[in-house]
Amino acid sequence: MQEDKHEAIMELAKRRGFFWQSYEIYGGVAGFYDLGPLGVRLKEKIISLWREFFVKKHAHIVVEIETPIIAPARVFEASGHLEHFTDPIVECLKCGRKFRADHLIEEKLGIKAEGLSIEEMTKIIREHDLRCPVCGGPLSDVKLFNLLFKTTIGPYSSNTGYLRPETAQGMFVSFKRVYEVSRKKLPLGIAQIGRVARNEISPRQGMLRLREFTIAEIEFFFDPEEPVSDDMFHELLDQLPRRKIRILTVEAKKRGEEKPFEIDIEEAIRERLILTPWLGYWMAVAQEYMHALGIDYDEMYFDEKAPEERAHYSAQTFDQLVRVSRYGWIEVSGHSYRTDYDLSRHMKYSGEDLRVFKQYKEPLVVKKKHLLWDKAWIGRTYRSRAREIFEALSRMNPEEVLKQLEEKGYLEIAGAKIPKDRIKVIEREEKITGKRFIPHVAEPSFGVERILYAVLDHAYTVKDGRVVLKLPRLVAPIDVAVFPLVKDENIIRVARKIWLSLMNNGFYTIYDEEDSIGRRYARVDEIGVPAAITIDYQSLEDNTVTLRDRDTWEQVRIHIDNVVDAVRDFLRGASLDDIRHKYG
RNA sequence: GCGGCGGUCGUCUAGCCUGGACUAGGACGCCGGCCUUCCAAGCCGGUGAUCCCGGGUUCAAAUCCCGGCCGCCGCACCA
Repeated sequence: MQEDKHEAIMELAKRRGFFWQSYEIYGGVAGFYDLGPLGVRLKEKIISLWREFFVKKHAHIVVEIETPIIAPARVFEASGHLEHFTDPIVECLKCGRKFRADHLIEEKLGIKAEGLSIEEMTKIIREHDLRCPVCGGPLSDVKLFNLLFKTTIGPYSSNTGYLRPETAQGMFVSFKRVYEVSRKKLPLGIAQIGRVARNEISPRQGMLRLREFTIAEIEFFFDPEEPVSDDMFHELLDQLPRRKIRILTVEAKKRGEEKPFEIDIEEAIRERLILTPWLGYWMAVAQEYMHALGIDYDEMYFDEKAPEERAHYSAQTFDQLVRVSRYGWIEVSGHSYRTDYDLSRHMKYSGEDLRVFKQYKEPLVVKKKHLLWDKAWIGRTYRSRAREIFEALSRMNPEEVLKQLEEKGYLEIAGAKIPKDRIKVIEREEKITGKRFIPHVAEPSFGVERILYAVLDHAYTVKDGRVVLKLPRLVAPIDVAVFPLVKDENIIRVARKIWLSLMNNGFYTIYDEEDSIGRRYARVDEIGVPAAITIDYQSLEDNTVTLRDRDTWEQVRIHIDNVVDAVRDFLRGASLDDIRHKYG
């Protein structure tokens, strides 16, 4: 066996067809991977388990949608991605360091450079002979680094489109409609699983940093003043098998801590280590999800990102890290508190009101001060300027008006003087039936390919010199293998019948009669097939077959008529003992 | 983008320094056959590499030189 597990996994992935680099015959292109037959199956199962954990089990508060990969430029102007994704960069030709060109110019020369073209900035650098602030070397021309893939929509090149770098904007842009069809309830999670593209400068590390990949994420919208009712929250928390998570906070890191500590979700929220309950809740779900994929609890934790490490929209971010053999701790999901940033931006850029209305149980009756002014007098006195004055008055705070009138005896406004007796402040009762607000958002976001890699890394084991992929039964790409013990006509006949019936009952099934039985077991162990049904000579006598467990290599004998049910139970987690008792 | 190392059958690799008997060797895999009553058994036969791409040097290039692509590691970057 190879010493390096990563090498071994990459080799296995290529040889057996999980994944390989794209465009191989043209020399390959960095950051792109093909999924092979087994990879597609594995990924599909990883996704369907995600859907199980995040959507199905939360069907009362989460819905799933699908939106396009290509979006008009406006969307990413609003989201801030165009601004934050396009950096003018200069490189030192001597030491190779890179700098934000606009920042460097502002800092060193005191010239406002924001918004200047790259040519203008290059010109400024040349004219002032700006040099590398670190080593004093000469600087390159200013280049634009934009991680958004650009394209055009339709035949006109002016109609710019971008490939989304996250699925999130789809949920924000369509929030109003989804909220509407979900009968205007909060909290509301909108989930989406889809492909995204990021034009990384130098993708590395195989499947871990791709230019095109799949994200599974939820934008979870809630009322910031009343994120969740206690009842609902406890109902959800009580369903978690484990309420503790391992986290490493920025605060702890500042103290020099390097190891995460364990804390109850509720406590973390109460202590304000996690800024909003929903962020914490979804982190706990993420923990369960990764655990179901075969990652031990102590092989993962949540790492809080420092403000400068966070994305532009985030008020708090935790990365879910999982340990893998080669790279150490890698990020498989990010959990960000996006506040009302995205919806506010889309309100501003689209002009749509994306606020939600929440009706109070009882309308609030508040006494409110109102300003009344003598329109006739003001009109007569100020004539054509009256309209302007009215508008200014309507913007005034009654309390302040009272104060001014008190102090000066008149109100000075819009260049006019209005005497005390022309203005009245009255108190009126108002019924407030509810409030309008911009929901806040907690976002759990998963990189599916990274999960896929982490799952393989954790499943990969070597037993007696043979590779056994101990994938959780639920995510194994192939469910069950059917083998005739030897190439005996009668045995083969029975085996093929069982194979067909398993296939017709929804299992991904392999049938193999080539080579020795040991070799066939080895072949399916290597790709993680959890169960193998073997038909032998005894089968011909008493209609029983054996079910073999990939992980223990133990077998139990069951009746042929029970094969489908037994395999189903086994895949759902039944032990061989369970199977023996039920079907043996 | 910079620096270091690397790229040979499906996979892993030998050969490269020191150019030529390399018709590029091996192992595993894969395909066909024989054998086989439960864990990569054995035997026989077969398949498979324009040596990453392009250019150059040379009588002659897998081998030397240049450029590109790709990979890994470090730096930089990283929603």
